[in-house]
Amino acid sequence: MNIGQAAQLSGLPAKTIRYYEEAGLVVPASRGANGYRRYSEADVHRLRFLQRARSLGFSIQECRGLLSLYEDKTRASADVRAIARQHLQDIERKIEELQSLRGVLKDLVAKCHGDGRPDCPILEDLAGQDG
Amino acid sequence: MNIGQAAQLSGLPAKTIRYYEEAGLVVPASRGANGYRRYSEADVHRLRFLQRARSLGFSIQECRGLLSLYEDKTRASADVRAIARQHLQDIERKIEELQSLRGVLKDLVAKCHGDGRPDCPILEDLAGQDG
DNA sequence: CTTGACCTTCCAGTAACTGGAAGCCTTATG
DNA sequence: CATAAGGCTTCCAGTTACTGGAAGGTCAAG
Repeated sequence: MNIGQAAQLSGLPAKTIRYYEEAGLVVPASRGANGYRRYSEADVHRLRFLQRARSLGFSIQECRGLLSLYEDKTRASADVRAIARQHLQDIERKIEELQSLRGVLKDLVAKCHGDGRPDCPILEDLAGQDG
Repeated sequence: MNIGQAAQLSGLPAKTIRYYEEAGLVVPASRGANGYRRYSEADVHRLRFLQRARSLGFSIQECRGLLSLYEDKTRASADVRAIARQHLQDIERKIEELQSLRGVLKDLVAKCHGDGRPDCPILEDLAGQDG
């Protein structure tokens, strides 16, 4: 099938599929006489795999690792789990950072009277504190 | 003072200060005969303001807005508050997304036995589900 | 006079796409 | 047969907010 149909079936834009090819993730085995990429069912599976993994926030690097484990029928599930756990840790760290930011911002927004007067605790804080 | 001292006082790397200048955020009023940038105390205040605002996750665009409000002595605190509240909303949305991701990943990691065997619920999920 | 720290500019790279231009291929329609 | 629409190709540029590095000018100390 052509790239358009692969895009529909995988849920990825054609542009992104070409980008993944450039990144070496999913390279169609052949091209038609007209130069069009030809995708197999297996390619579409890989694309869907990528779509799902990306939507879970795995980076392209991580996807590369997961995809090669996915293709490797002698893999150890521990390897996959290690990648997922590392990713989970990253996410948890990010959540904590954002929660701390939210706390500071909430305080500032609450303190600011937010009317037409020029004095503003938010700007005062930005001007005066260390980050 | 030169860029090095401005960097120390503001807590920003010199590279970043030059970048902010290119972005039009803090442009030193003059240069020395040798071409060196000359920073005033007020410039350093602005740089510290930026350092703090960036550390709170405001984008460069948002910083541009906050900085001009900071310089504008007739500003309305409501304007500042609007930017901060929008930013707060963005952060809260991000936190929710990440929490949902965390939930899915935690499930997957828990389901995976994580040993030498090749069967792995994480890969099965990535292969089989829609995002 | 040379060494080292500091400054300058410019170029390239990061992550993961996205948009657009220029141009070929295919198919349907008048 | 011309043409218009839609899909495909490649390549280039832009996004965010820097960061690293090269090549070279400047300044203070020994």
